Amino acid sequence: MAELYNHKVVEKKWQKIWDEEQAFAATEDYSKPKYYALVEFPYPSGQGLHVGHPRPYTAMDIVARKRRMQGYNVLFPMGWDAFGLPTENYAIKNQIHPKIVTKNNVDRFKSQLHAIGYSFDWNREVNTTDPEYYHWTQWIFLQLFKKGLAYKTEMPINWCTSCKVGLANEEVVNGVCERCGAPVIRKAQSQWMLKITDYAQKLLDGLDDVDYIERVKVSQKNWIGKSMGAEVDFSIQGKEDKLRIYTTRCDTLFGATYMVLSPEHPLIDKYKDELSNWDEIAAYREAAARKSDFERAELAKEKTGVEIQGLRAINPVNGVEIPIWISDYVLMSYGTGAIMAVPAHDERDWEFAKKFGLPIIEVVAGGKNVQEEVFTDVATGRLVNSGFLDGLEVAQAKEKMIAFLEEKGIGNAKVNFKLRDWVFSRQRYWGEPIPIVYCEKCGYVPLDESELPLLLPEVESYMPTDNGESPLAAMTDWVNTSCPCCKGPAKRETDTMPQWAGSSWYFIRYTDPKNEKALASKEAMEYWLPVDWYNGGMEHTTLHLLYSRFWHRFLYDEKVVSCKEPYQKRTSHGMILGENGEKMSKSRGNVVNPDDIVRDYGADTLRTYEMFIGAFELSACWSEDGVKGCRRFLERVWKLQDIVNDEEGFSKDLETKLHQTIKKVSTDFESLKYNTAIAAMMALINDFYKKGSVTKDEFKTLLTLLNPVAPHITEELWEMKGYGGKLYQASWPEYDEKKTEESTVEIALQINGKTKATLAIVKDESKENVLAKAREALADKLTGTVVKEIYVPGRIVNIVMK
RNA sequence: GCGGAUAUGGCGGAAUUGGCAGACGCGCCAGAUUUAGGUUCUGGUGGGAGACCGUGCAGGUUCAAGUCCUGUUAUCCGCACCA
Repeated sequence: MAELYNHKVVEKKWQKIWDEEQAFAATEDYSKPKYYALVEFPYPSGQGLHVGHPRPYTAMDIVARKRRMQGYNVLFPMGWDAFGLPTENYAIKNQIHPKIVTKNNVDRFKSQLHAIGYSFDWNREVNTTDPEYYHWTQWIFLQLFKKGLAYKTEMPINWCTSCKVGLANEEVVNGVCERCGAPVIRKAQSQWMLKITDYAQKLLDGLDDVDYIERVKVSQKNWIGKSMGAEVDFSIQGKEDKLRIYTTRCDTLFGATYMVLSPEHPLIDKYKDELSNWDEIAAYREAAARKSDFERAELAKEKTGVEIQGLRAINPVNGVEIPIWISDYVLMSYGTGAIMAVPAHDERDWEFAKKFGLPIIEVVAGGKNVQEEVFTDVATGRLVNSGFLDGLEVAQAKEKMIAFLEEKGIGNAKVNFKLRDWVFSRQRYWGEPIPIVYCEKCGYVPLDESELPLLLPEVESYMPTDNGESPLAAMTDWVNTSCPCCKGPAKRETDTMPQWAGSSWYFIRYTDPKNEKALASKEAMEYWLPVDWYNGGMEHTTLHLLYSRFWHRFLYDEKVVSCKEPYQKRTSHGMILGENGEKMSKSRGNVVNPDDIVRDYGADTLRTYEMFIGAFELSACWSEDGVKGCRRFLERVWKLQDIVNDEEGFSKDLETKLHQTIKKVSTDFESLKYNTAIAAMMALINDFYKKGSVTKDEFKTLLTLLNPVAPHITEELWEMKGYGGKLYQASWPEYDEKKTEESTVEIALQINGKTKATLAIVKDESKENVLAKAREALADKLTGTVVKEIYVPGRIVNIVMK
């Protein structure tokens, strides 16, 4: 009889052996076929690892281990995305240097990950807060700056009126500061921006060349938000100024009955003195300033707005004078910050017009009465009340209108993107210093590359200063420097970079993590990039994923990297929820610590359960009973050693099942169906037990298939059964397609689509034979006239009867 | 509001993409082993006495619908300074 399965002994033993043997180190042998599997590196938070982390890590560990068995040189790295707000806030609260907090958290994370037995190549560990690392983050920023893709501009930030600090959106709860409860306003602040909008089209086009799951592509496309429309200039009655608007429906220009400006629109300030209701406008503006863009759009259910009294616009196509309003549903950050309103054919405009009693003129016929219902269907409508456009379909009308606008010089076709430039400054301490100095004479001057890394200096306090500047601003010794250009007095930039910076290129650094001369060597990048498979959370689809594609594409244009896209394949996992179906959080008290599971059930059980819990792409609830079921499965695998006989090869009655299982597991591991792969292995061992005895090769096949999921127990059994060498170095099993097919199949016999009986047939039995047998089997039930007989080979017979 | 997703037994979830709904696991029930509990093993387990009925809801297409079409409801995630 076998000894009891002691996961503690087994797991410790193999983790030590793998470490000693450097079992999973990627080699520099660039002649071998490579495979680069990547998971999102974690933010090492103070809470330690959470059971959500192992889900994607185990999935990609399975892929990495399988690839090694298939003969690839595999790069499967891990690192730390360690700059960021929570560490800084913790440091402020507890007066501990964020560097120390980070180190402690990283140590904890690392030992936790180690205990789960991941095959990461720890030789290539990176940490974004390491000066050797952020040297190159700063270097990339300088390249962006030199190409004009980094610029400074005034942008609104969330400003706590009491703490006098800038707040992240997350720190603003219902319009008040999360810490002190004081109201938060939007305050303009000079910010570094990255011109990701210059790359909008390239980022869109690049999606055609990569293998991302569809919803990731769709999300990115919608986020970039390309629209084809037109810009049109409206003149203002009695003024030289024109009011430029952006519209996707220039065909409806004749139906524009008023205009709406964003409350921040600069024109309002310019004519401030001529507006008879300035007080009302100013009050509305102030109210709008308290809302985020998100709230403004959300509250758009009930439209608000104020008419600008004193300014009137002229519709350029028909010369009609129309009023100008301001409303917060028009955002300064999209388009031109001004719209023409066509209430008959735009939902928001229609609601607005109804509320404020503005005229609604139908210009596209085909709907019901536009006074009662908005009509937005562009496919069926035809233009009316629109002069030279009358009778045209919407698409034709758009073309004709654009030609007209361009000819008259009052407008032009214009592609617009929803994507906005990336706010790159943080008035914070715990981030990469921005390597720029400001000189009165020379303006913003980049540091020389030889000055990098620009180290983050030690400060006394991590609190932002009273005027909202970064804590670095208080360090006058550091701030005051000389201009690299004219050598005159100059000041260093005191803002730091956002956490996104370090995570935008970390996958490049893994290819050559210790390089001191470049972000990575040409050879290493050429060989390893692009990442073959990158799995990460859906929540990173529009920000991290897009930002890193942007940086990579920029580096490609700079000829630093040789592939356009950084990630060949992108998949996404679902969240792990608490036992009660809610998101795990400290406050809900439903957090499960993976350490406890590893201790009580073992890493292999944790890994198996994380993969078995449900469809990989969907969220799933944690269940300790489910964990026990997986432990039971591994115990049953362990005890199989007692029924392994001395025979070789596959026995006759298990051969088909084994080939089917090899096929199922092999393909399921490639298509995120880890749960059904494990189910297939469970079913296989059920058959093993039913038979009561298995051959050496049958057991060996099971161990190999299961190894990527449960590497410790399988490695131990491999050694105990004396298969020779180490399992992690074994070859992935192959299957024979012909041997996966059953010789006889059971088909369903239906009458009018309802199953009445089943019939066992030989696989290639002729249709005539099958139908004859079916009629015989159903003879007593075939009481009416047979109208039709359908036979789907190997599946079903359906007899349609009247 | 905008964008993305999801809905199948008591529970987590399967279903070769239009072909026997409920694989596999949990839970539960019964039995065996055990001094007992636990473990382990064996069998059963969608509902209904039944013809039959069953994949959020209402229609439709089809010989055949969880799967396709139209409409609808509920829930979850993201929304640019958390990452």
